[in-house]
Amino acid sequence: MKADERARRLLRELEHHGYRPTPQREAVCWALAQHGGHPTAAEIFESVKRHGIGQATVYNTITTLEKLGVIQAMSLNTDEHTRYDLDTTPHVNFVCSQCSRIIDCHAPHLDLMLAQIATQAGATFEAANVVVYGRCEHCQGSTVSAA
Amino acid sequence: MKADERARRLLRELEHHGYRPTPQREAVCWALAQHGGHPTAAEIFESVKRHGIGQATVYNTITTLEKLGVIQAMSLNTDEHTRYDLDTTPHVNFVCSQCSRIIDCHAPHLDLMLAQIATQAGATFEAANVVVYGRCEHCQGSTVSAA
DNA sequence: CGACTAATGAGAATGATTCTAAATAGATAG
DNA sequence: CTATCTATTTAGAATCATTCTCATTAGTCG
Repeated sequence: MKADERARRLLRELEHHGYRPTPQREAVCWALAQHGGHPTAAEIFESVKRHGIGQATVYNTITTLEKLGVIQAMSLNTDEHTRYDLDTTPHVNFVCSQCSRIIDCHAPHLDLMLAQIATQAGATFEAANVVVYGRCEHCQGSTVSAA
Repeated sequence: MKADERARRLLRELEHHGYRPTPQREAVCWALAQHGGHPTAAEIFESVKRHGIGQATVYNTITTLEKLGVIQAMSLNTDEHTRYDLDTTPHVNFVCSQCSRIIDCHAPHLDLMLAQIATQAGATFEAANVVVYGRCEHCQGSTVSAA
């Protein structure tokens, strides 16, 4: 999916829930979609503040999107920022313990398995956040590595 | 496994890595093991400060244990504290989106599946942190609920 | 147009965690 | 046993992401 498509989807979701599509929100959605990876609020603010958008607005918009379930918060052990994932379908976020690269891995039956585990505990399944730590392809064998 | 057994295991791991088994560290390990659930650093500090143990020591000890891989950090979307899990084997931490109860769910082939996904991405598997959000048994149907 | 509500943003406040620096305890060499 | 050296502890300050306040602005609807 292309960035502008993703941005439109975020904005559409906001409108659909009664939030006005202000220029600021557009910019935040656009920045989220552009980022490609797993942005932090600070990164979004950085890429958007040159348009005179305040940090409160960035945090508000992101929080709203999260509450609507269109983006998902995740915090990694490798840094102290909350990161956001535009992909809310159950998947594995692989994090390299050496270079901190994050790789999204979709696996066939992961969602089923997780839903089943919830069901067996008598619970319902709403969302999942799976993080796997290890050495990525590029950091095998090396002790220190590039980002 | 009983609490004192768990506490001894933590302490043993520290000693094994050259850390002195000081009374403060003993107390922290003991408090971690006693807690039973998924303690925060603040909770441990709370239950240990009456012995005159400083908060820096609590944070230091917990961070050390985490680095040794005997406990695992996890942050949930339901509060802003880092929680610690004494169970470092791959399992699902089910979190009720209503009452925030945390339930550990062990599933037969979860570890294999996660390791496989890492392998398929050309990566090694070191640790996993799986969080599933949903409504727990007690919160089905209700909108507001007890803790 | 005029009033009411949603949205924004500068800056202050919060609060978990980390850092600093000075004191203490334990171990080891002589 | 004492001197020395290092590990450990800790009170309090500092950090820094995030949240809050509240005055201002923009949109909407009668």
